[in-house]
Amino acid sequence: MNLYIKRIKDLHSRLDTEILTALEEAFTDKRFEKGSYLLRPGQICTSHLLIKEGIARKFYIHQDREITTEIYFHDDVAISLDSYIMQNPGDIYIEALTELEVTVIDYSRFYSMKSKYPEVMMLDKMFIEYYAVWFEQQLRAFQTLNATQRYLKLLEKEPQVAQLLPVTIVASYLNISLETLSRIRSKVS
Amino acid sequence: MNLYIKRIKDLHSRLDTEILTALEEAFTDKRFEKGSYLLRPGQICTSHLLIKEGIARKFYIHQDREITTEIYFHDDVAISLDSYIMQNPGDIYIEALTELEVTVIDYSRFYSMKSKYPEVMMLDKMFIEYYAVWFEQQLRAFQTLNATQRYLKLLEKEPQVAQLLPVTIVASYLNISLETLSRIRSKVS
DNA sequence: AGTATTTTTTGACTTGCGTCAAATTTCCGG
DNA sequence: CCGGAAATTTGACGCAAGTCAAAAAATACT
Repeated sequence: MNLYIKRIKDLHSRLDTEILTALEEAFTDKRFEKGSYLLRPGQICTSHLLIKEGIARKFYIHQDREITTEIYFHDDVAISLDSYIMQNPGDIYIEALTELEVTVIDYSRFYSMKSKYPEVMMLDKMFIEYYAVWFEQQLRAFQTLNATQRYLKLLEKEPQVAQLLPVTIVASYLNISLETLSRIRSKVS
Repeated sequence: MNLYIKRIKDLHSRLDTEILTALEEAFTDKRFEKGSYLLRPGQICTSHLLIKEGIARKFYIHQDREITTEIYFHDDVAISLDSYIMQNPGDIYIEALTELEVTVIDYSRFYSMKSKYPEVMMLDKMFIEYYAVWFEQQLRAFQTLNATQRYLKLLEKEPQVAQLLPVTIVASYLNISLETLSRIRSKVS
């Protein structure tokens, strides 16, 4: 777990009980079948989706090719950021890769929580800060690393992804062809 | 100007005078010579740098190669996000490409403003939201577009960059070699 | 203006990775 | 435990874009 996530969790754990119980009320638990979609293109993203158990991914389609942008495990938050922020229809899929248990944090309820409690606003802001920094790092990875280096980095930083998911998805996450990923794998190991 | 920036400006213009004057106090104007650095690797980013006049860029060095990540014009905000957020030393340069006039928004003063006025916190949050969405779009551009397409997109979205800056910098912004950019230019026009 | 220096263009060659196609392995239902 | 589908690997080949090098053009310097 990285330093910044730790800060968010610290802040969260120091919220007083009144806020915590109020927050819980904006939460709904939900289950998804393996292979089902939590979000599809054309839909407006009206919630944060906190993964309780299982694996999910976010992807978009470009010229008939799926490009996976994020892979979610326990405690990750799935969201289509621009759709959520602007409350406009998005163009991404969020897919359950296994059977999934999710806590749904509703947009409007969360919004009123933020207005009422500055601490919650702070928490949300930290979440987005973290997300922005993560994007910046991803961008840098694509600018500086070749296919093999990106794969090695993935092995180091997110070993579960490389181990648990089929080549097709891992390749689309690294933005390389599955053949290339297969070749890299045989060289590396 | 995009829709989201418009929202931020709207919110800003609706702040009441008390807050506005308090905000102004956290601002300091500063000038930079062409070629000088507003931030260097190893330094902690202790402010937002609002560009009043001139052009600046952010870049980092990877294997002796400069990679430009952002180019700033009037009303843009230059910041090293992770350094600012964590108040850790960063690894990026912010360079004045022309003579520059900047409004410096001090970290700690801005921080206390945010604690005091929820509206200011909101404004800051919107800034980061916008930044995160921008990063996400950049990432997608690198994942889906080839060198020529990225250049054409740049011409469309940020024509000043392509027109005003030397090939070296434009190429490092598009993350291609200057030779390739030169070839693209001769083909396109 | 004339030379030096930087910037941009052009050319020849190399290479990482994509595509298409076929072979092989893994997975699974009956 | 076997046959068929899906996933993965392997091979042959092409191309976008990088590198190195030199020419040409633009800019700066005295």
